Amino acid sequence: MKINFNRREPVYVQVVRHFKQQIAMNMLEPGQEIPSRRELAGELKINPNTVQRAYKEMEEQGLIYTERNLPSKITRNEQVLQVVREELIMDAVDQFVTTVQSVQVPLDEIVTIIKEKYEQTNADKGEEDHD
Amino acid sequence: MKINFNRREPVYVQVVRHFKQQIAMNMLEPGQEIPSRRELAGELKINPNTVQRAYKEMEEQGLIYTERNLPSKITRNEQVLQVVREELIMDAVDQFVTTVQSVQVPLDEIVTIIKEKYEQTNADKGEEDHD
DNA sequence: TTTAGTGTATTAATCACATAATACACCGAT
DNA sequence: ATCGGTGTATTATGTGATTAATACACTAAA
Repeated sequence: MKINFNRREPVYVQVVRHFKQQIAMNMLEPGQEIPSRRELAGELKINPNTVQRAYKEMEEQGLIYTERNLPSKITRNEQVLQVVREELIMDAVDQFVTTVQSVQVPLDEIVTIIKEKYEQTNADKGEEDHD
Repeated sequence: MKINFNRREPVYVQVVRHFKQQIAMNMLEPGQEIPSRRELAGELKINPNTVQRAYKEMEEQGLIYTERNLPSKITRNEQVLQVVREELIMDAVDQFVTTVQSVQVPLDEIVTIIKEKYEQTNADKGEEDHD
């Protein structure tokens, strides 16, 4: 577990987003146990209370659940998991479309730019995988 | 002049972005005078220093220039203006592509979603313009 | 010269966030 | 029963960014 923190956003927000991305990538399965507050705080070199803040938000959103005093787990509610994925996408789309519309770029140009960027960065990722 | 502020980002950042968007939309012409610090602060109901902070950033980026103690004006450097437009687009693309790639959405789906959203919101804008 | 509106600079206050230090309840394992 | 690790809650403190308050310098115009 490793997160590249930026200093613009609150740390707990970035932690939440990281978990959402992990979920959307299917790197975290339903029911899977996640690190305890103290453990993750140790890994990320942040305060346990900051992790608690992040986990609390995730719990309020139904992303994780906690039984007794055991480490929390990823929700088994498939719909919630699906929504996480969809929201990530739709939020990105919303913001993106808002921006490009304000600049009045033709849709064709946009698609072209995205395709280039998409394939370019995908190629980069592919090279990293060479062994 | 009106800006819908969110409370997540610093106000001065949002002011800068607003001007960049205005520039990208060609709503502000090269050499055009912009409101004085105090005037804009009055309009937006924010502190003059906050506007100053925003203007200072814009001046450092070459977006505006100030002669003596007269209200600042939009730069006449066409290249700078072009860069503003391009950066707005590329930043949006970068963030967007990063997100959708992390969620591993096929490119085709992305394009479809964007087209829908783009046309949908364009339709909305058109309806607002009816008089 | 005076005035009113500029930009600019300095300092103070505010605020959100992160951290820190504790404390408590709970429960499985020993 | 004890111990160690959980989650949870409370309070205090520190800190950096942001915003606010104020003062200053300048200049066009009256």
